[in-house]
Order: sequence, then C-alpha cells, then structure tokens
Amino acid sequence: MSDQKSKNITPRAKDFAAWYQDVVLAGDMAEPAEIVKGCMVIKPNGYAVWEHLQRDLDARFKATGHQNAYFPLLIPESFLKKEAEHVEGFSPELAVVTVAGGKKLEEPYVIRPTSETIIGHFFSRWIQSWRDLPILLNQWANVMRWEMRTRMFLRTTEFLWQEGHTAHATEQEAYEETVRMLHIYGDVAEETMAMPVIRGVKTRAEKFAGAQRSFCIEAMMQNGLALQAGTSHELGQNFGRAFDVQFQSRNGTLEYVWQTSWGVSTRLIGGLIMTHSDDRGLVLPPKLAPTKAVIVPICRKDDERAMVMEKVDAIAGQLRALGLNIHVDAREELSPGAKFFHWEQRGVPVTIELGPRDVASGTAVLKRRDTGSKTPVPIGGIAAAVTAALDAMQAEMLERARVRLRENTVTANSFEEVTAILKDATAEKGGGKFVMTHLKDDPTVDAKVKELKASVRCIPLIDEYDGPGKCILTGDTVDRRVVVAKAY
RNA sequence: CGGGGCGUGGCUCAGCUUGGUAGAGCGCCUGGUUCGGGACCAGGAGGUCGGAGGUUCGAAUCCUCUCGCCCCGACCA
Repeated sequence: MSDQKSKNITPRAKDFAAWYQDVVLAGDMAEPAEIVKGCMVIKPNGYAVWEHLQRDLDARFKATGHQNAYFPLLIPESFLKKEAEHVEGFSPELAVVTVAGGKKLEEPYVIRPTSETIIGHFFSRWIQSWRDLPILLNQWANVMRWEMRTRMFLRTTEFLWQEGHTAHATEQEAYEETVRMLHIYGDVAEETMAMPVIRGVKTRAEKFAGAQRSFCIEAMMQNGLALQAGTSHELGQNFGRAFDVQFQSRNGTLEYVWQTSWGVSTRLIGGLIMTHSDDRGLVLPPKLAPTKAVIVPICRKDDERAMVMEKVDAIAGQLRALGLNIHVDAREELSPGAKFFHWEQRGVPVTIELGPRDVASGTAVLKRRDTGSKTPVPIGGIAAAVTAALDAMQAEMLERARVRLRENTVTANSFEEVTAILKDATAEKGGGKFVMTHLKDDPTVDAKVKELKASVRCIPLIDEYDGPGKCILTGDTVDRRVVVAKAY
C-alpha cells in the first residue's frame, strides 16, 4: 500500500477540525451555503448517505407501528410559549417570520426548531378517548435553530431530521416507547453506521427543554470528543397540559396523555465521518455507502481496452446481480492513479483494479478502503470476494471504533482527576476522553463540570463499572458512574 | 456577542508596505501522446480585484464607511 497523502486534506493529527472540514469537502459531501449564514448545501454524495439512513430508520419506525405525517414549517409564536421550559430553552435560537404577503403579521410565526407544540395542538383535536391512543407518528422534516456557531453536518442553522411524536394512555407505555426508540437509534448507529454508542439518560440540566427525562446515545469521535447522536424524550404530561391533550379513560376519568418525542438528524453523518474517516478522506461503512465498489480498468491501447473492458463488464454484471451498486470508471481522460484518489476520497468501500496483466492471469485486484489492503482474486470468485470484503469491513470498522472507545474511556475518583484528564483535550488537538466518575444528577453539579468546558454526557443505562459510589462533588451516594467528556 | 483571519479568473493564493498595462498554480476548453497510485506537450477561454464613498492626472494598492464568509470561545440535534 502506498503511503501517499492527499494533498487537499489536513492530517488529523495536525488539526482535527480542519481535517474534518477537508474530508467533507474532498468527499464531496457538502459545502457551506456561503450566501446563507450557517447553512450548508448537502451534495449528492452526502445526501445519498442520508437517504440510506432514512430508509433504514424509516423501516424500523414502520416495523414498530409508526406512521409518517407532516406538520407545518411555521408555528404560531404563542405556541412556543405555552410550555415554560420549552420556550426558555428555544427562544434564543428562533427565526421568526413577522412579515408575509407584504403585510406585517398580527401574530408572528416561528420557523420550527422542533414540532412538539404544533403537534400538541393537533393531538388535542384528535384525541378524545383512550381508544384514540396510542398515536405513533413520525415526520421527516427540516428545522431551524439559530446557532451562534455552525459546522457542516454537526451543527447548521437549518438541518434535516426526523422527529417522532407519540401519545399514550399511561406513563409506563410512554416510557417503553421512549426506550424502544432509543434502542432503535443505538442499533442503527452500531449495525448500520458501525458507530458504537453509549445509551444513557441525560442529567436534569442537560435534558430537552420541556421533557421530563431525556435518553440519548453518545458516540466518541476520533479526537475523543463526545457527540450526542440521538435523543429520545419522555415528555410526561407537560405538553399534554400545555395544549390540553386530554382523553377519557376506560373508567371515565379525564386524563392528560403521556407523550414522547425522539429524533436523529443529519448530524449522524458528521458522526459517521469523525468516527471512521482517515487522512486520505472519507471512509464509509459498506452498509451506508451509496456505491459499494468502483471498478477501474487499466489499459493503454485500444485492443487492450476492448479486452479489459470485456472483463470489467463481466465483473460488474456479476456484482450487480447481487444487488450491489457498482460504478465502472471508464473515463479515458484520467489516469488510473487519479481515479484511485478520486474514489478513495469519496469513501467507496472497495476498489477493483483490472488491467492487461490481470486479464492474462484471470484475476482482478481488490482493494479495501479501510485497511488499504490489496488482494488479487480470481475473476470467477469476484462476487464472493467482494461480499466477503464488504462484510468484513463493516464488522471490523465497528470493532476498531469499539476498541478506540474502550481505550479512551477512563475512570476517575476525584474532581481533580477529572480536571487533569480533560485539561488538554480540544477539538483541534484531540486528547478527549470519556471519564467515568460518580456525580449526582444535580444542576449545580453540572454547572461545576461546565467549568471544565466539559459536560455530563449521560448516565449509562447499563453500568459496566463498579456500581454505587459517592459523588465526587457532593459526597452523596449515587448508583453508578456517569460519562463526563468534552463534546461537540 | 467577544477574539482571530479572509474577501483578487471556477478553486487556492501572490501582488498592496513604496499608487502607474491584473499575475501564478490547480481546474476548464481544443488537439496529440499517455495510462498498474494525483501523466505530458502545444494552443486557448476566463477577472467591474466583496460593495459604497473619498484622496489622486491615475487606486486591487492610500483613507472612511459598509456587507459577507471562515476559524476559535460562550449556547446547542
């Protein structure tokens, strides 16, 4: 394997943030919208990954009984104000429409930052009886949050996501829904994206504005920083009360519904990139790669071309028969080397190289994007070799990311230790860790952690450590270690 | 909102200090030779120098104002 570096990509070790941006651009995933502050254009390569994620998630939503629906982009400003915590949480980041049709609006609309409020309004119209429950909805939508600082995919003013919204008759049922969806997110992250996550609960200080309790999946990027990759909220009866969503129960009493909401966004793509990509560009796990393999023919003269292309077409045919999306790069104006770089930067999992020497020996050279390993394989066995390589790559990418997560997770038993561990970690230079320590779920404790420019990422659902211990700040007994880290 | 940086062909930038015919590399177009990890030669197209005002015989360059973008921090999927 060659050790040539891509000249348009800053090495990770030099500046992680610059590397990330370079990879997004070199992979032709997206670019800053430039004329629209904080927004991005998701280019076909990036959008194709989003479509794969959508398809996967959507199938899992449907399989658990959810239906898609669509609610308006614009929400009456007064709706946002109906839930006290919700308005407090979101008002700083709202974009507001005050003029429409050339006239000043009597009541401004906000561009949705999320849809709990407007959906609450309609739930109240749709729900009368326990027989109307549960309502299990999802919407694929764009939302807008006026952020002070944006980064492509990770945080943009406008982003794409799905938001699930459900209403239930009992708290228990709503709780089960919340956890069920959290696990769907965790499964997609791990199975499809090969991105290991920690499933956990947010502290009270970190939970969604208006929720009773928020669950999350937290991933670790290659610089050791945490990324909240998905959230699932128990809304309790907060929005039910705010929007008067009541139903008559079996025994005739009038009760507020128990709601949930849950979402993942195009941020997942940022997480995907920062989990797997390298100094040569994008690395996509096979299950998400829009193009599974590229075939690069190598030939000099026309007679060679005919001979090589015949084999190339045969191979492409074999692979396509398996349902794999295969691209043949037959451009005559580019050298093979240029093509290798081109597809490498775009993260295509497998490259198949085929030239006159291969034709003579009845083989093709198969190269894996993640390891860079090159293996000659008999043309007859190419289908099996490619599927094996794709499967192995998917599994090994997850395993490598798991090892990295494990190796960068440490325990600490005092605030001084936590401080020392996180002191030099930055997004640019790396060095981030997940620090497992005992902390009480108390906003004053979160505030103290914030002083380290870190946060309590979550209280893991599964305790893989030593159980209860004393909070390193308050001395209170808490039942397990929590994850403290610097985050995006 | 604070700190830093930047606006000059499609992209990356030089030129500005010391005003005087707008440049380079990459990319693009044409033709030819090439092709096992970013090919080469020849010819060619392409720019109201972010915008407005001012100084001057003359402004990319000096002055004033302004707009925008990126990066770093505080807020966040």
